[in-house]
Amino acid sequence: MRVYNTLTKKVEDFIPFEEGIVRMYTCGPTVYNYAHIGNLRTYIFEDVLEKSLNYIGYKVFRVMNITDVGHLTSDGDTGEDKMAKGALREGKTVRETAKFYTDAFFEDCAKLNIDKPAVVAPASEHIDQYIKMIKKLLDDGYAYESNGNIYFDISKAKDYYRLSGKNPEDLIVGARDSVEEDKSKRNPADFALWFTISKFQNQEMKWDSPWGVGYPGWHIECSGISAEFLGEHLDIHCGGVDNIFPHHTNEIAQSEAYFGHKWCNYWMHGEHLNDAEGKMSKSKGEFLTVSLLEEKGYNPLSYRYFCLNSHYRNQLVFSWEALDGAEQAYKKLKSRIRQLNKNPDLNENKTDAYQVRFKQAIENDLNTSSMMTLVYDVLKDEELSDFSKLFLIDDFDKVLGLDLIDEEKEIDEDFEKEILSKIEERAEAKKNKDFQKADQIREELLSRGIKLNDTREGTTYEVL
RNA sequence: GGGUCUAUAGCCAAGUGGUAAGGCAUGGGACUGCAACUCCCCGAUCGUUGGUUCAAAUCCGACUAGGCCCUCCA
Repeated sequence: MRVYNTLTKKVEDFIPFEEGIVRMYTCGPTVYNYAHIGNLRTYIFEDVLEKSLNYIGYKVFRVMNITDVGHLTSDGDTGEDKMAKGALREGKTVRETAKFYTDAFFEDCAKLNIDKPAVVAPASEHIDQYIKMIKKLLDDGYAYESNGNIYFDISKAKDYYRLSGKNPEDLIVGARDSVEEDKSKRNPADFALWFTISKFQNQEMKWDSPWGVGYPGWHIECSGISAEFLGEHLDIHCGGVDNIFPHHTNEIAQSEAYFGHKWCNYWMHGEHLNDAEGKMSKSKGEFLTVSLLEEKGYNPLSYRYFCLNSHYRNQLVFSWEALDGAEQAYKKLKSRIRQLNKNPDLNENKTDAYQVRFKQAIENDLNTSSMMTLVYDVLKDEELSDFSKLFLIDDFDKVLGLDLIDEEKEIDEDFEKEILSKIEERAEAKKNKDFQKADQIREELLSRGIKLNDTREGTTYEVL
């Protein structure tokens, strides 16, 4: 397996810390609003990655956090708490808000065939772990207390800007105007590990700590949860590219300071979904959610298909035209597969060769586009029996997650008889040039989920 | 301003030095009462420009355009 590693900026061989096992951490959502389809693109990527690793024989332990506390709109003194803001907007408590949007997130994931990771950890349920880590960081001189808050001293971190590839001097020169500096920090870039209530008197989620009642900073959540469930060596850490700096940069600083050695070897980042104006965000343009796609009549899996046709490291531009194309292509693909004959007749030599090619696509930095091409190649291959095709497509779909093969639709015998007699009735009508009646029968069956196909060999039907 | 990535047919997009995958759409054709389905056929020399090489979409440089990051963000 070869993957692009943000840490080295190169595609390199993937070698997990422990043979055959992958410890994988994926940053989860901040549950203050619905996820938009751009957010979900990253989760689709991570899902395909996990399924791919399973496919090529790894045992994957995957953990995802749910950020329900501590994520501010800015690290400066003017930063607001996203969760508190969301709760206020909805007239709910923070906990209710978190619960609501966590559920909504996983409902969206389910519609997109994104599996739930083995461990899903709400940030607010692991406070003891953060406190334990912060204590050690203070003892070891990596952190300090100032103005009631605990900060991480980035000057103590080894090669702090390694992941982001940034140059410290450049950062100061060009720093965005809107950034508010907290005067109590030693370095402007120091980040908070623990806030006391000095920051938000009304903070709803707060806990007792050695430094006063308060709540954890955003970055320590991921370091803490990862350490708790995956130990001191992490193989793959994923997230969206926007998290490279500062979030992942800070995670590395904290975790490596805490463990005293290198922590995670591979960092994989999903690129953004853009629209014609650029990056998709919750604050501008259309707020595209899975529910919205459904309301407009799209199958959410068409969006997954759309994502799979591009590479996770390329920005993908969303347009309704592009989604229409994906929806159309996805429907046609399913229809072709539906018409394959299920009689057992497996050509093992041929199928092995295709499986090898599929693995190669995975091992080439997760080339999902090539995987999709293989599906079409299989369908076109005249030397493969229909059964072999179904076998392969079913196999590939373990990674693709597109529900390419429908469950065998159960229709009872009476209905089947009725369909057949209707088809006959229609054939008779057609013979008598009573096309109105023929069309009426076609319409009626369609409305009951039966689609008629007139072929050279006669009329067949599909159960939709 | 600094950093970084990208630029392939109408649209999405693969391609990691040997002479352009795949899909959608469009057009033509077969089939059809019509439609759908299915099948067949048709399209690009790879942003511009230099260079390296026997050979470049693929490597290097310049230019142009655009995205993203620079402490909210998947």
